[in-house]
Amino acid sequence: MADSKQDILDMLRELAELTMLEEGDPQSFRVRAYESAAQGIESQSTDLAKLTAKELEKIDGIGKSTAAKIRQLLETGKVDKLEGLRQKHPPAIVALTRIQGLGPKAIKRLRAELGVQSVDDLRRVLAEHKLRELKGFGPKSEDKLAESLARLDAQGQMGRTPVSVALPLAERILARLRDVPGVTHAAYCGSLRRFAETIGDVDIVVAAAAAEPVMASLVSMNVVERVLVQGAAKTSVVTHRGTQIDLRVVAAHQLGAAQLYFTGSKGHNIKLRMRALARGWTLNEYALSEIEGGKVVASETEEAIYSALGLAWIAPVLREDCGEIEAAEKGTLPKSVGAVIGDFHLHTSLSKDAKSPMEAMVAAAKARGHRVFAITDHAEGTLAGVGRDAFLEQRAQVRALQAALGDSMRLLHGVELNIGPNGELDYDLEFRRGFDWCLASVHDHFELDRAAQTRRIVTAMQDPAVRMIGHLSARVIGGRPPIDLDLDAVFDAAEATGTALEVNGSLPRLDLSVEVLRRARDRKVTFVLTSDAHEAGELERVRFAALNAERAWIDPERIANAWAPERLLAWALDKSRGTAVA
DNA sequence: GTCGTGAACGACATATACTATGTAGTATA
Repeated sequence: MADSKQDILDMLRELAELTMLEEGDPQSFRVRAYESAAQGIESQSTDLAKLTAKELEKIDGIGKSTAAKIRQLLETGKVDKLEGLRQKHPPAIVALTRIQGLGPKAIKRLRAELGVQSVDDLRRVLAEHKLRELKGFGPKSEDKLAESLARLDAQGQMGRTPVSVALPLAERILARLRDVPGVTHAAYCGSLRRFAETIGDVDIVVAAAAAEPVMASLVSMNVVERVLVQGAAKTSVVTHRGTQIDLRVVAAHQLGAAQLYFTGSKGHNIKLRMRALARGWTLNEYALSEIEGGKVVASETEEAIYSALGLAWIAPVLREDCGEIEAAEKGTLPKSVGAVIGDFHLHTSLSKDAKSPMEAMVAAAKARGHRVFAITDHAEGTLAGVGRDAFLEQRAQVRALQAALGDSMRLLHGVELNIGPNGELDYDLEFRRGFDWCLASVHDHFELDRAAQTRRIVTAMQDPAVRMIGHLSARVIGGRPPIDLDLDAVFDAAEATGTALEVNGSLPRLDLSVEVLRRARDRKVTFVLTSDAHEAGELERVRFAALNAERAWIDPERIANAWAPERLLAWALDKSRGTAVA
């Protein structure tokens, strides 16, 4: 049972890419049509394989022609149009598009005038200095392309940067730039501010009296491997790891417009600019201003610009051009998660892979304003776990700490159980029920097939002691792929048993993913945001879990630790589900 | 390629920076 949605998206994106080569124009209407068709498909959550051509045509951006292609793909696995384009533009040609500085127009000319059919051909042409003989190209073009090729070889198939790498990198650069004299503001924007799970490049906006010292400061940093472009308004560099950093410097009064532009997404920006045009204004990265005369309408803050355009301020995580502008206009934007007042997955130094003692974790939780705090060290099913005696000893410590804390914060003595390949859990039911709070997670056997993975999760959910499933997919962004699951069956079981699903805020995990959260959005499933902290400083990661939930448009009403303290505590301590199901 | 208007056809997401070459391609959100 293949994932037909992904197959269709792959087809449409390949059609767009090959059509761009075919027409030598990235802005061709046909290319845009395939892209908008892909966007239409992306927002679908029904089983597309069941739809007829007529039903497919009801989807935005899908017309007669694309509907027929989708049906052909689903029925035969092949699409004539795509096969034809593949013949004309084989993979060796498509590989040329990955080279920075080489666009569809240049590729077309290289093929026609120099017979370049592959990256190796390009290498040869560069070595023989034949490119400079073409009109519009020169020695510098040869150098640039040679450098791009070398960089492509060096970084291989690295691709996008995981947010867990990009965020610390951005923070480090910001700290440096804030020290430059004349800098009044420095912040990251782009997909990082929108909290995408992988980042194409790190975008930084700085407000400063003068741009030059800021550019110079970035270029001189140790992490920088080479400078791509350096101008008066923007500079781009590449780090040794291969992550591109784009820096934009503006005057303080232009900051809002610059942040808006640099945060994107591209589709969001285009919609805003069209909205500006409809009002006789134009929006760029410096200001929202009148077309006639150029009088500035708003520029200093994002709020002022949205407001002038008749919109409430839109949180960066929502700016993906998937209905947020329409919602802002109608006043139906999703609510922000607000204060998170509890954590239900974290480890103390009792777990062999964690660092901070319980006292430090509890003190940090109190400082954060948590009202409910579940200590959940690893059970013996994982290498980092411990046995019964250690847990009983810890329980006594938890009770003693609670007595000292009073009413300010409620401590729960919990455990993170390991889910075995057949859904088996640590210890016995009676011992598990001795805990105040049990979550259960997958830590191994990642290679089982979909049926087996689904069965083990559902089995764990049916255990009377288990209240929540931790990091459901067990993925590591940029590392381990998610385990194969029948999500609908998992959501069914979560609804039936009342088992909560964790939104894990650890940056390498972010699990549930936004994609899965969106699919779970309309189910009666309760979510819990957690830090999965392994040291006290990591408790702040619940805020990443909150960002992920907001990005998926999850209603805070569905998030247990966004509720009022009394309601949350009553829910957390309610073990009746166990007796009812057992 | 799709879509809306009127039944075949035109319209179809914005605005800017940098670079190398000498006007336009490529890149960015």
